Amino acid sequence: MSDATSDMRSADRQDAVARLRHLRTRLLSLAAMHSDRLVNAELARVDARKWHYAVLATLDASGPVSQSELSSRTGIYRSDLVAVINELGDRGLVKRSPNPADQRQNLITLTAQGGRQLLRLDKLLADVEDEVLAPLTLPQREQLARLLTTLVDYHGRKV
Amino acid sequence: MSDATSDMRSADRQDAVARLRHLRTRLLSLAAMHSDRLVNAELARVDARKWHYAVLATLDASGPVSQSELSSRTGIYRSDLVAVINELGDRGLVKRSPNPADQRQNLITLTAQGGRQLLRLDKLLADVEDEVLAPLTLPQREQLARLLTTLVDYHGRKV
DNA sequence: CCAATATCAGTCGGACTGATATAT
DNA sequence: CATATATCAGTCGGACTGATATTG
Repeated sequence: MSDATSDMRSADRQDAVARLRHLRTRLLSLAAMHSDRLVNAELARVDARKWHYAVLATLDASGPVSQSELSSRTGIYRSDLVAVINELGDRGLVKRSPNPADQRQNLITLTAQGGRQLLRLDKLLADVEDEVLAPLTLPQREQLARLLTTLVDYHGRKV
Repeated sequence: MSDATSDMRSADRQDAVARLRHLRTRLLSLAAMHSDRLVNAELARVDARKWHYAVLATLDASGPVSQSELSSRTGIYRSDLVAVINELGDRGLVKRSPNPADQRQNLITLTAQGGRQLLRLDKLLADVEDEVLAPLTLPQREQLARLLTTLVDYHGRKV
């Protein structure tokens, strides 16, 4: 990469280019930004957002849970979850009801309509994922998923 | 993937768990979120932010450039770049001066102090990167970088 | 009294849009 | 005239903090 005959100053410049372009935390941010752009654009077309899917999928998988449980499973802050549940409730996709066993908690339940919306979002997100990962081969996509899962698990457990 | 002996309902539930956890666009978002958290926290300790580094590194690599050039090289929106340059200017890290050759443009120049700050940020970001990628081996880190670069190049060129 | 839950109010960095003034 | 550049004003989803009322 560096020119053997050049002085240190111009060699440093080359390193500077490389370091911005190869900075891994930046690559991660940029890739996620491109991905999120496409995801958000598609979700907006069906009046949904990223977190909606996380909540619906979690409820479908776990059955009715409290908001604090939902928060830890989806990664949404407890305080922000209130608004997300409200939005989903307004659309008739989930139901919020007090937990008889513990009056401090609300139980969030997936409605039939919410289940149908989940299936719709499944299809939509699969298509977006395909668009995001377009330049990668199938084995590369799986490799990427493995590496990212390792990262997410590692940093997620620290919480 | 699906269980041949189970009924459709319970098979769907398992798929639901898997699909949230394995959704690649989500993995990308979450990994970037964890990474950005650490990056931002460390940068805040030296009164800097993500985009500061991108601008300083670009200027160091390319010499004085216009704001629109900076925008396309760093990925910062032209409109947001104004504030970033102001912040860096306030800190004495860059200088904004009119381009004699084209009066529409400003030329942004790295100051000596900006160069020193860049070196400081280099060290800091290398440490953060190491923390972010902690659970990965060296070959895995390089593999990840290759895959992310492919994604970023692909989606970046579309713009 | 202490801990957990849900809710509210508000801050902040940052992505994104549209309009405007100026210079080419 | 049209185009490009820089700036300004403002919206929006979302990460994050701190306080509060209620319940266990």
